[in-house]
Amino acid sequence: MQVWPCVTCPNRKLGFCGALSETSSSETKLHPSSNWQHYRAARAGEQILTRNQSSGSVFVLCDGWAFRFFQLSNGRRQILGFLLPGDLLSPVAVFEDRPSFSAQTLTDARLSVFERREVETRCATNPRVVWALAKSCATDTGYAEKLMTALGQRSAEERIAYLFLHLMERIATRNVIREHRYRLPLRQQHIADAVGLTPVHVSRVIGLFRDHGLIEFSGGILHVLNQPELERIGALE
Amino acid sequence: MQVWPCVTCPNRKLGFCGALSETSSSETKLHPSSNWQHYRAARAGEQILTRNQSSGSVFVLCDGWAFRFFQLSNGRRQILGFLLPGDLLSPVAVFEDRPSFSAQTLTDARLSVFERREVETRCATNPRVVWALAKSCATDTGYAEKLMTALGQRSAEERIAYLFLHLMERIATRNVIREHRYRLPLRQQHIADAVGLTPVHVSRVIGLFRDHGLIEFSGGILHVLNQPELERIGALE
DNA sequence: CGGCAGTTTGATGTTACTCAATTTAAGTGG
DNA sequence: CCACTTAAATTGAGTAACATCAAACTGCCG
Repeated sequence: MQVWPCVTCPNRKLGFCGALSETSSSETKLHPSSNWQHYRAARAGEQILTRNQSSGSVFVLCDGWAFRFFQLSNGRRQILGFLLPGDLLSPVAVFEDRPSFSAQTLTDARLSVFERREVETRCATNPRVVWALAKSCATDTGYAEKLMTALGQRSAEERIAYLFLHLMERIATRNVIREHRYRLPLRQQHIADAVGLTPVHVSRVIGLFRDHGLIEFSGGILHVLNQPELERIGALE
Repeated sequence: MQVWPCVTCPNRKLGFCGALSETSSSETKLHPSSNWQHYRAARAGEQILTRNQSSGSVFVLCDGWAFRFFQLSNGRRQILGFLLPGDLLSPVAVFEDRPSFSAQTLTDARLSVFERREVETRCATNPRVVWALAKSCATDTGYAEKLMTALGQRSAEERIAYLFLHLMERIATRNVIREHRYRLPLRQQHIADAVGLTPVHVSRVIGLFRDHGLIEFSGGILHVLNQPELERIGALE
């Protein structure tokens, strides 16, 4: 019997999702028909959250990739962060009725949807849940501030190298990496929107990296050929 | 008898500091000599926190201005955010033994210093404290993501206008504003480090704003002469 | 084979940086 | 009160990094 679908999430022990299921394990046995949590599937490229539109739900990405972004009226957008399986979409949204950002999938994806009201109640009763939430918030703040530093102080090459290293690190905590190949289902447009460059310039920089034997990046696969050099360029120190 | 110095903090009801004092009010009466919290004064320009140096303490800025920053090895630094009286310096630091950023005062300042161990205990026992902490975290993430958007997607003029508007808004929640004058104890260098520009270029842009009758900024006073136009330039929509 | 989205390449334009000199403002000691 | 000192702000000239525009190329899928 599958009363708690999130147990199928390979990363349920990570972060917020883990804390939530921990507290609910006993209750779900008592109330197997509780409907404060359910699933949702999404196609690649689907918008799963829109700024200022109250949803009453809290999402956790179970499977696939997504990203959060801030859409500007001039057509540009800033990608605020990428979401990997197990990530809460975003801790900040738990506190706000209307999210301050939008979100979209990069691949086909599966989401766990929680009633925000219920999450709040659980937060109030169990300090461990809020603690996990606060920690998740802190992690996000750290990511945001590092990316901010890259945007404000570093060159195009350094920013792109930084983004690759950041994603590589997060992927490596979840998957075994073979032959220095990482699956990054991004278009160059996404990289551009994340690091504040034009797709044209991103293409030039990646071409430069390729010519120097640093990386190859095509078909959604990042192949790292010279990691030390990539780190020399992109590490934030 | 002054057993709980933080009550003198004009903003103690705001955010994290308020939640902490709320929970401790009864206890401090029982243990007036408890020393898990004390004061610290700092001179203008003093470094109050250094990246990677574990302090075992959590700070709240009671009085004066400060800023958090990330120092790079090439001499540049990114200012991550400005701290106003009542602000927790930073929520993220509660979770980390070693902070990932440094912090410095802009003016003479007064800090409340809490033992981190004690804060953690209170967090574990009282969900309201963690909740306040998580909320403070969420606020910081929001600030960081907006500034990130400005850095990644907007021009020099827009970034500087945005920074002014952001600070004006935060100041206005704490002080009564008279004649559109705001006290911002910043050098152009600080503005430059916050929005990712050189001081020279910041000077040019501010000069342009002045020539167009938008603002005056000197001697640590920002005088806003045409707020609608400033918002038209700097607002993040 | 044609169509389409994404990437690459080239030529040119603009924004913001760098370097350097000058001006202003704010002390400080006589 | 006035020379002197020093930090900060301003201004100018030249340059580098990245944007913009447009065209050509690639891979994929019907």
